[in-house]
Amino acid sequence: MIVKLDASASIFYGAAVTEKATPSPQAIKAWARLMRVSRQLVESAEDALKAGGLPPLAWYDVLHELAEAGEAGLRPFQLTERTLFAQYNISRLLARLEADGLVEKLPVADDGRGQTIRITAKGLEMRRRMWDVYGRSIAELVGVRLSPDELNTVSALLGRLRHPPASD
Amino acid sequence: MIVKLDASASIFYGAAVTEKATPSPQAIKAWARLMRVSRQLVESAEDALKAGGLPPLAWYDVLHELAEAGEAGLRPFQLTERTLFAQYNISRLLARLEADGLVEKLPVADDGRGQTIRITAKGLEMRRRMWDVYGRSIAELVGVRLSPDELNTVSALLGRLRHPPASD
DNA sequence: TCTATATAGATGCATATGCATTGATCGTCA
DNA sequence: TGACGATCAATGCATATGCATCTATATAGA
Repeated sequence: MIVKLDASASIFYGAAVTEKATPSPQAIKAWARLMRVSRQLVESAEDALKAGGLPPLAWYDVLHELAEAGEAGLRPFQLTERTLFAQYNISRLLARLEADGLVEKLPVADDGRGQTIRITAKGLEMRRRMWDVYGRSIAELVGVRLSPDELNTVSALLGRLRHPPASD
Repeated sequence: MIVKLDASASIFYGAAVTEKATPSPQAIKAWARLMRVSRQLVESAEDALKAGGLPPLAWYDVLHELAEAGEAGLRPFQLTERTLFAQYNISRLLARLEADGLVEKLPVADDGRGQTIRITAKGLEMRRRMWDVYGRSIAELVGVRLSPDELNTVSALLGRLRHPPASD
């Protein structure tokens, strides 16, 4: 899943026919960097959480979404949209969060299939504790290494790799 | 494991004391983009491989390293260093690769504990077929969306987030 | 040489994930 | 209204991963 791609295959780049859509050396390098760096960063952040006796990053993502949603809560399918987790992963993650008392599942009035997930006080507290550690990781791993301008550049360029592209 | 971080907590950034190491809004945004985009890209590439009836990206990484190493092969612990996979993951991945005839395990003369992993002809062929698909994904997902200069900028900035930092 | 410690790699067990499918309800359309 | 396809969420089963530990060999030190 990582790095060191096929730079060799690109000797002829810029030459005539590229029927196999071989990526440019620049594209390969950027891809490789992106893969490796993102993995390293995730790993570092996960390690920090683990060292603090806290749950994995996935929990933070969900708790954060739910915290933003407030009292109204969110439906599970909305969480899958916002987080990129698969439906069954959200389903099971919510089961764990509920078991830990961090969220509660409420029936939803106008749709008998669904439920609304709402974060509990305990969940908010957990999110806060996770952010203390997670935020520190972000500051150390990213905030300290690049200037604000450079960070904006990274955001803008990565935004264009998104689906759908984002320019802000 | 993804996105939409705590932008709110950063209202006071730039103000006096930041004892909790709260990251800047720019850092948070860049981090969020990095997390989300890298996941999307990996997912797209994995999907493409799957659609082609090919093994996951992790296999490619290992096969690529072994292809570069050539006849001499590599020791498993060298693969763990180069790929960032955990030791037990390499151990099991190699078992699968061997079962598929893509690599072979050779005893190593001067260390009775170890083995040398060498890629087979079948393994080289598999790597090539995977690259056809993987390379195409890179071209489409990254190569087409940013200019060569922009790709270089991304590589350079991400390089500074690496451990250890890389400047090239 | 004998013992202790370190390193290479594999593995048992618990947990997590992917995939396919299910049960339940909803919305639409005849 | 009744039937049918779509959507929401959960789950059985197979596979993958994390963690701790194990075996075997190597290395260092008394």
